[in-house]
Amino acid sequence: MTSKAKFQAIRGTRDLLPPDTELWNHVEQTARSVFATFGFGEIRPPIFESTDLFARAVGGETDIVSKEMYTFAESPEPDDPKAAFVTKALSAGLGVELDDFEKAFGSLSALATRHSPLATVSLRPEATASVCRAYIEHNMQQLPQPVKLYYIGPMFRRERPQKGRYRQFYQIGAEVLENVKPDPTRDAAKELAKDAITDAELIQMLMTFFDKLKLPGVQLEINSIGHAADNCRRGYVAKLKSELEKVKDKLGADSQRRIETNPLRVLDSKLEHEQPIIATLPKIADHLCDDCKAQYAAVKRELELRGVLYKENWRLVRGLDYYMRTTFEITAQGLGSQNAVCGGGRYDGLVELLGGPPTKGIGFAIGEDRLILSLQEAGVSPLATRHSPLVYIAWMGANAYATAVRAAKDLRAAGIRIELPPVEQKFGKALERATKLGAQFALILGDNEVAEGAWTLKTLADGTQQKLTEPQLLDFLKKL
RNA sequence: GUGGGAGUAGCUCAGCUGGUAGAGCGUCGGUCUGUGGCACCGAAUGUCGCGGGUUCAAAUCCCGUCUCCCACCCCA
Repeated sequence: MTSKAKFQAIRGTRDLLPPDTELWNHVEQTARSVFATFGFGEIRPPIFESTDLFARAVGGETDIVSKEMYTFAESPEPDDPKAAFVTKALSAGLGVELDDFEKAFGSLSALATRHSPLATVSLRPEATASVCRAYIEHNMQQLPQPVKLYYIGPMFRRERPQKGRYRQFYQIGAEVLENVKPDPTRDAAKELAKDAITDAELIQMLMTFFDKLKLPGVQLEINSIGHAADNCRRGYVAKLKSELEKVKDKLGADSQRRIETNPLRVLDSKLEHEQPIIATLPKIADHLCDDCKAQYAAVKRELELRGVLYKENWRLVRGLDYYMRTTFEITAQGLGSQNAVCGGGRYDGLVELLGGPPTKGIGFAIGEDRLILSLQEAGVSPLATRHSPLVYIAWMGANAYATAVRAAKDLRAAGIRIELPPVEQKFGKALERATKLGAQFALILGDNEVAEGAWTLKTLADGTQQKLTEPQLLDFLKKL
């Protein structure tokens, strides 16, 4: 199969083919309909954005930004006279004199500040940053708050592929963004309660979605990671770090490194021998500030009210910088070591960080590839035949052919899936092909049928046949 | 970036200790020119991932390289 110069999909990318694409569409349609029942509208942001947007939103120190993004410089606009000038001069074998250039287009330093030639763009590694950018750009704080948006589409990260991990992968995500109006009479306790309801609703929506898909072995884990303040997460991280220093020599190399780079992630370690050590570490729940504590308690209460089953996991931390307070993760079966199908959390302040108004936010991202994988492992592969024809037209003879063409046109106009073979086939051959293609019926059109004005419809499953006029046939098929 | 496994027909794979390739499934054709699913018969497709080495002789042994898979890191 492998001759040398064949093109192949580049590492970490793949073709999604029928019948799998039927399942993909089913998943996406289910998401759309469930999300709509919760009042979410679809947003389709661009697939690439300014590199700086992701650096600021996701965090410049995260792996995603520091080493996994596909980043490239924008080449000059095709009709850019400056680029044309330089290209023409170079191809004529001339050097470009700075004086000539500046005489034509103005000083280089002025051009540089105007066009920022160093700006680069990146393929999106996630979509929350884009949604926040769009919220700001389109002044969505003017809309009735909160603004509820979902997206479906490909993301790009340059990682080593493995089971459930690809360089181009698909996410289904949703965000709830709410402008915070300055209001001196604001009741802080009420605000926290409201946020908790927003969180619980979002999670409920997720669980409804997974439920509809009949995804087996779904488990929701939640946690609160507080907010960035000395009396909250910052204080906890400092304490955690000092505790970790004490047991440093018992930890593996990765965990030792993380003590410096991201102490919270040590809690996430999968190493067997580190588990008893981790169990003795201080828990963040004991170090949350009063507000964060109250909010976390309220989220749990609201989930219970909605009948959403959850498991608390004090070791659940999120990798992206912008998360705070409520965080959650959903795992499923059959995924190998990448068993998280969904991750999310609250990110108040992110919109402001990107230059927008004070805004609260919470969202999630579902790994669609993993979701599909889990469904397939569980044997859930419905509607694998949606693209196969309902009726295969077996025709023989020139007169029958003309009739077949007309029948195909009329039946398709009624939305019926028709396969019209381009060559004349013996009826035996035609029925064989019809069966192979997964058709349910064969419409037999030969000289007899044309002469009688009544067509033969054969049910392939049981071999029965009936004679029908064209209107009768249309009527019969539409009623299926 | 690090570690492990694997690359032979469209797919799944066999090919032992070296003698220039096979099976099943699938595809196509025929038995079967007005009736398929079954059965039987037949056909096509491989520079055995690529490059080099050892040898009279390499899919097989050695070296290199590429790709895929799994795991670590990280994340969906």
